[in-house]
Amino acid sequence: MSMASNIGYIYQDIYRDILNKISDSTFEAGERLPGELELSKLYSCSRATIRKALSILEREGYVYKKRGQGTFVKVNKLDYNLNYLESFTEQMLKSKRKPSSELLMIEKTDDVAVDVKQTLKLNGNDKVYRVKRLRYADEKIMAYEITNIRSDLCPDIQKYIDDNSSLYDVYEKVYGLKLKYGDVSLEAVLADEEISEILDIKINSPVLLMNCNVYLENDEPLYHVLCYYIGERYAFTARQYR
Amino acid sequence: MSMASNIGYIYQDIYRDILNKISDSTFEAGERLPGELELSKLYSCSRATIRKALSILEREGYVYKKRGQGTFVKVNKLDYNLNYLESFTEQMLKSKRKPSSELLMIEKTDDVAVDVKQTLKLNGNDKVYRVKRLRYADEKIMAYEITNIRSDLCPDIQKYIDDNSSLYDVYEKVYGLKLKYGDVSLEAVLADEEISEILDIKINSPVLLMNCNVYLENDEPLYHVLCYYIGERYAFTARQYR
DNA sequence: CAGTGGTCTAGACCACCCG
DNA sequence: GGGTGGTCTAGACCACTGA
Repeated sequence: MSMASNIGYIYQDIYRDILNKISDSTFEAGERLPGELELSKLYSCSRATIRKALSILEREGYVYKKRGQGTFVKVNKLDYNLNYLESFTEQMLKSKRKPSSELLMIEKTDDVAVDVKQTLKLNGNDKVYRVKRLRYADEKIMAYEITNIRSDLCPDIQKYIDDNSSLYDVYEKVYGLKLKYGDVSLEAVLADEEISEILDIKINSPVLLMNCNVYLENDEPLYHVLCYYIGERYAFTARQYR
Repeated sequence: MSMASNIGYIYQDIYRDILNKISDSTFEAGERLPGELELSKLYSCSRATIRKALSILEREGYVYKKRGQGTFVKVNKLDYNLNYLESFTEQMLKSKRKPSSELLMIEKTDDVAVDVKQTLKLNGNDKVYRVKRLRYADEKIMAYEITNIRSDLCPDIQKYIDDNSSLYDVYEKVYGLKLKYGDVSLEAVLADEEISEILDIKINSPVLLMNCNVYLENDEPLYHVLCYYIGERYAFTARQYR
């Protein structure tokens, strides 16, 4: 195994390595992976570490396990865009659509709604970077997105954002922030005049309004995002376990 | 610890025991739980088993962990109605609202849409039970639901359903079926004439359309459900981990 | 029957937090 | 420095599967 990163954890490296081998068809769809004991010999680690790596792959839907039989590569990996915190870019790439963005506005402001101030734990005149973007898939408008980012955690973020930037890449690679989870809510609303104009749809069209707060590893809030998805073009999907 | 069930696993028993102690405020909201080492002594098991139990509680949103500090009982357990496969009834009870249903229709039919036939793996003239219901919370209409249930798995289901039945209870307690997971999709649509009439809302109101297929432990499909939620009254929520 | 994944143990070292 | 949770090891026994 070629392991580029030594900073991480063993199970992370193994997870990535197996994922790569699934992606490049070293492990083909439907194929049985080597048993856990064999993998632990291959990677020179304990079986518990292998199981941790496999459990992530299972949670994310890349493999499934059958007791007494083995671990298998899933044939049709469905993308559940609600099960994991993923960027729009990552979602589109997974579903083999071409993502792009149009940057409409960046501003640094302390004019923030009260509830957003609370969830972002802003004091007094603390400012946010507000980023407004249109999100496209295969050149078709999918959504209009308004993000409020805590300015203290991402100073001068405007320098790193252009039309097709992935904000996730900026958080993780520029600022070294570790995103942990997001709390999402979804509801159906009608497009008002402003939204319908921006999304280039008829007024009173159905729109999926997503509201999401994203937190770091230390449970500190990083940003809040509102996103209006065109009802006919976008659906959220999830697998719920009992 | 009083352990009623010996059949299960140690971590399951510990999970349940801690959950009970959270419910009856033996562990109060915001309080720190005993450390993992201490818990492993308390329950006479290894620390790994304690961690397994705690990880379930964490996933389900009952506790959170802080490295270097401890494991704490969550003050406001949010209910993420998309993270786990729960019945409408269970969701409402968790959020302290009174659920009720109005049974509109039950029929046994082989008139099933092609895609539903496929997901339910119906052959030729295999029939489904189709159940149409209105779902209420605190006496207010929340949703209109159309369920197609495989008739071979639930013979004579009409005998066990009335206005306020929980279908989940029927599946699990009457037929002994073990539900494993559901695949959900959500989109925003407009209420057409039929839907607006049934839900008693204006035509072209925003509606959240949920489409869900539920599977058993052996990955066999059990039922398909379409549900129209009134946009202003219902929001779906989830916690997504990265 | 041999091989698989599921559970469990009794250790160990680490990064992190607080007093 | 002492306690916390996060990672990891090298074993063990079990339940389940298929040949």
